[in-house]
Amino acid sequence: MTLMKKNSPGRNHDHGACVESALEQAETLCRERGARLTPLRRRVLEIIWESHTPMGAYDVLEHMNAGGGRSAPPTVYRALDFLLKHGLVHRIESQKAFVGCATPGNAHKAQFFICRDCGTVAETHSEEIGEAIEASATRAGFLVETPVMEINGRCKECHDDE
Amino acid sequence: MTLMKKNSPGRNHDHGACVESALEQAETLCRERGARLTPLRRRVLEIIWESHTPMGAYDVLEHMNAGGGRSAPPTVYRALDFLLKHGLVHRIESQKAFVGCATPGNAHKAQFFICRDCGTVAETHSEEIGEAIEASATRAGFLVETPVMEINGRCKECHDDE
DNA sequence: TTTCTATTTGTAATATTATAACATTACTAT
DNA sequence: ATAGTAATGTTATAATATTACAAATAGAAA
Repeated sequence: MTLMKKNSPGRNHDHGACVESALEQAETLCRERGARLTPLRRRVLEIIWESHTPMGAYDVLEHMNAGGGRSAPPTVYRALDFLLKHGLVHRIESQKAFVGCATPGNAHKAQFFICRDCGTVAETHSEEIGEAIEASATRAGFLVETPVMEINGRCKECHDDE
Repeated sequence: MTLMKKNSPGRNHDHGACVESALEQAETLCRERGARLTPLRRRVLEIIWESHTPMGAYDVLEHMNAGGGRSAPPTVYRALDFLLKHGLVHRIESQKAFVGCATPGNAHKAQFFICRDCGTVAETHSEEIGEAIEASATRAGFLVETPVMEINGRCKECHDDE
């Protein structure tokens, strides 16, 4: 059996462990902060973590209601707001969709590498990119707050497939 | 009278010249490419260039119909598609809105500095950021195609105001 | 426990953004 | 002139997101 990093995408990673780890981290983080990860919010987080592909709010809703539930859009959007606020999920602006955060807790400015073939989003936190942006911003007298960096292209695996 | 760069935002720039220059460039570019900058498309571009603040599709529509027009959404979205395809406008994903491109023609991977106070978007093309992204991507075996870089924060002028 | 309060969730309606499908018009080239 | 293509008009609807208010519930305080 192959060894692999938790919370990292890739075709053969142990996604069960991946999700489990994400949920545990979320529990811990919320406990520390005195934030309430209610069953509903936890469920939304779990649904989003079903894959490393961003999921739209209405897809989340469908999953919630799959077992006979009767939730409405505000329920989902509210849970998503909570999760976003606590950095447990990210919104991929260019897709109007949401993806689990691999490293919640440490406030971060992330970059997302989004594969146009398989849809997988890999999150990175490159110092180099951050610094390049700061340098460019400083030159313009601009104060960086929340950069949105969604880098579309093709992931290693899909490219290797050719 | 102060001298200033064309097509660059900033509180006291000569916006009339700014727009005029943008429209001229668009005419030239389309002529070169054999693309048809029809009156309708030109009008949409002109409306978007009314400011350096991104404008939503439905705001564009309102402007179009202000003089008694009767355009419908598809008309605007089609014009926007054309303008996007030819790099004459950019879509700011995080705002579902559109802004004029300051340097059409040269295919480019742009960064946008977006001020949360005044809403102004300044477009840059930093080699450094581009290279940092490439480096980070290469390490992950990722092939960059179309990066979306929307850097939210505060522009010099708004920050100076304090 | 009981009450109080604040937070969370439910529910209905509606706003906002975007596209599909098909009809019509205008331009281009022969 | 006319066929073929590109552009626009028109109607309807899909997809995404929010507002406003009511009900339920959890946690704190008495």
